[in-house]
Amino acid sequence: MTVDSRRTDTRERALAVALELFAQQGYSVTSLREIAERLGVTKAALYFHFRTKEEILTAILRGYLDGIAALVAEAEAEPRSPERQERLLRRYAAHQEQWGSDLALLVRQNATEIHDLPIAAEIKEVMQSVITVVAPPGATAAQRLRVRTALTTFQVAALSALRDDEGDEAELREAALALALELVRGETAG
Amino acid sequence: MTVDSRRTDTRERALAVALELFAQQGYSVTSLREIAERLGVTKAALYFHFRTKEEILTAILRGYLDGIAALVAEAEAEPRSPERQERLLRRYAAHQEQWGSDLALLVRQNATEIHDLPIAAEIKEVMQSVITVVAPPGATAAQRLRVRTALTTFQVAALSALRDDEGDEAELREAALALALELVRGETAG
DNA sequence: GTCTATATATGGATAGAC
DNA sequence: GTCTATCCATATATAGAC
Repeated sequence: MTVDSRRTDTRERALAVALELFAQQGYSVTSLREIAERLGVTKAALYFHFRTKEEILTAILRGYLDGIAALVAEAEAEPRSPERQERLLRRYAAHQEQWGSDLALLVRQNATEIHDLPIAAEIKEVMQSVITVVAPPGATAAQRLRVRTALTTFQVAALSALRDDEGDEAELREAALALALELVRGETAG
Repeated sequence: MTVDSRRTDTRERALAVALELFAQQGYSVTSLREIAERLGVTKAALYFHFRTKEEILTAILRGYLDGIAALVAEAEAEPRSPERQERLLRRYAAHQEQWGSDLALLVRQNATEIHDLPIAAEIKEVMQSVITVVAPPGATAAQRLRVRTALTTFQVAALSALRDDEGDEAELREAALALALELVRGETAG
């Protein structure tokens, strides 16, 4: 075997474990000890891969954010039209699905902690650009509220899917997309 | 003066301070020391009024929850109709406004911590009954998603109001109510 | 890359005086 | 009702061996 017995993918595994724990328990409640235990290493080992606890959270957000930024860049290359609007929403929904409900939970439940990170400004900027692409130029506050609500629909669906009595995940995802489309299409009415 | 120089309203003031800090920083990040400092007392003084930190959080949620439960009870006393549905939503919006954006933030940002409290079951039950009153009996998952989204609209608006570039609070509140009504009215289409 | 051991800080909570 | 002082658990982070 060319692979050393010592693990060399600890960093990636740590990010996966941290994502799950940060999402389900919260960032500040989750200790490095807990993450290390799940990985089968010690706290000190984690400090070889990350300089601080915040760096772990930042690394998780990095990949997710880059994905959204790519969606926006694609959309901005196309001419403004209802079709472009719809395509972006579908890509956004697919992106959310790909990253799973854990990341939606992570962002929602650790908003304050994330707000203090250097990456926060970038997140705000990117989400702003998502809204700008979907909402018409010079949109009113009410119209922008429709777009914001449309984007949160996927989060609401992801959270509902965690309940036993709200239907299966696929069904909810489909419903969320339909609802989001309805919201942005009706935006001239806002 | 019949009022003793020693404060006798520390409990209420503590709840107000805790609400603000829990909402803006998060429950687990906020220490009792910090709450005590803002009140001008020591940690030990807080323990005269509350047995644990969790009891503070629970006490905050208590008043809010009782308010919603009262709304539901009122609605359940009326016969099912589109008017009843709309009345409940308007009362719900007014209740959210009365409690302010801090409580919306508190619930949203400390969902996991709240989930572990004894009062969590009660909260889930009450929110469930809100949905049951608004959604038609035997509603599909998609229809219930519309109702859930309608209720979160007020939160989205409250959060948007905290931004400088999203219009003033009153404007957003009005838009949120209109959007929520649109969502529940169109529910047979879901 | 990972370990043991430790420095250092802070948290929730309690005891007992006033 | 509030204080000082303290217990105890746990946290982040580092030092240095392997």
